[in-house]
Amino acid sequence: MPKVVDHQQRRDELVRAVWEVISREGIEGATVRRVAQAAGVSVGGLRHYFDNQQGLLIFAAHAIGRSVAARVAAHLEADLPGRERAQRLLEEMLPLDGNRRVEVEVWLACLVRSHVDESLAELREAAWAGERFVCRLAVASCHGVPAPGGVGRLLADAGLERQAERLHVFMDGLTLQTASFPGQFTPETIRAFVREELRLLTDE
Amino acid sequence: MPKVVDHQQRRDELVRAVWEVISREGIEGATVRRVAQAAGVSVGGLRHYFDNQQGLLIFAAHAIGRSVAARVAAHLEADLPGRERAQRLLEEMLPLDGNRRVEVEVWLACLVRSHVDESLAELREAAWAGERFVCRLAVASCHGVPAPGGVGRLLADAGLERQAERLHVFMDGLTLQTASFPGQFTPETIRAFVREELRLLTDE
DNA sequence: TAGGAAACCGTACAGCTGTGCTGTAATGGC
DNA sequence: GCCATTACAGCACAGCTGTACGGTTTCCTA
Repeated sequence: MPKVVDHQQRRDELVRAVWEVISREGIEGATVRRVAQAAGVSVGGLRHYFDNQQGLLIFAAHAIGRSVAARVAAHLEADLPGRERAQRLLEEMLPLDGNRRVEVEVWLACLVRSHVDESLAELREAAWAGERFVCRLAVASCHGVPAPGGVGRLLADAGLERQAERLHVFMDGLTLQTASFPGQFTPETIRAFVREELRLLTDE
Repeated sequence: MPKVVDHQQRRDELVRAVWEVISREGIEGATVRRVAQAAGVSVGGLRHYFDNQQGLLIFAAHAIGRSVAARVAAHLEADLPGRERAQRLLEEMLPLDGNRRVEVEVWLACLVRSHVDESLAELREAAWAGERFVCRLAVASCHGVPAPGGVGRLLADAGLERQAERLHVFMDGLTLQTASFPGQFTPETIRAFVREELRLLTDE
């Protein structure tokens, strides 16, 4: 029988290469040749796992959501005081270390491209729903109310749902600014921004 | 002597074409051929006004800042109550009509590209300072304190300066969300977001 | 150990890219 | 009228792009 490789794992490795290239060269620099080189394979080898460039990029973009979701889920299982849990949840979406910085960079590139590339529309919607969900989790956690039943479910209290809306806008702004001006934000100042916002939220 | 054309005006027309193409096809779709076609000239004609593509894109991106600045200046001359003036100032940076939608789209594309294209770094810094300045103007206007002396000058009151910082983050988030999900935001809901934020600001 | 299937490579090709360059049309002062 | 000078058109060219495809290596199983 043939040489056996773990397809799932191989695709994840290739996705890593896509992220690396996009974060370094931008999404228009994510050519099949460059991705292949970053992954240490040939273009032919790359196409064994992805039929075309579009499929590769979409898969790589979706992988970001999965990556964030996994970390968020881990925080939900941990036993933490409400405010602290909210802080941790939100921090997973911000460029606080190398990994998250790459994720944010790739995500922004994909989001902006989705404005003119309809094949990324579904991804954009899914990511928006995911972000909103995390914001609802954070608000619920802060106020000690039950977490929403799942992605797409609103908070029972309309006022808190509005807080989640506002928090979502704030988080997107913080993401954009911290990604665009890394020199002006240390991880600690970013955390302080989130902390302050959560404080205002609960005082309100 | 030769045929005489208004160089300044001609360049502005070409910039319009760049904006149109970028908002429709993304920044990687802004090729010299497509821009030339959108402007109704040949590639050779285009190069008569811009030595290369990079110069064209940078000039077009800078033009957005000038466009917003002009509208902001007009509001500063008008005699309006503080809160209302702040609202108008901030609205000039949001995609509330076709013109501003195009500006926002182009600006986001350039900002994200600037993360990997150092030739846009200066533009990014300038735009950030401009946005921050408008936010400071809005905060000052809301609280009836003197406007800052110019771009780069902080508000005298440290608490208000922090409010401007927060407002800036919020505005960037609102810009990103409204540009990415135009279907979910009518101009009126966008205005309501700004109004609510200004209300929270003054109550604080 | 032989076979075969999957993994992977490298080239080929058409199409698009930015830019250089040459040719042409138009205009306003003499 | 003339013609210098600018505005503009369009082709040339090298380089990069995504994708198709035939060949080669590698490994497991029978």
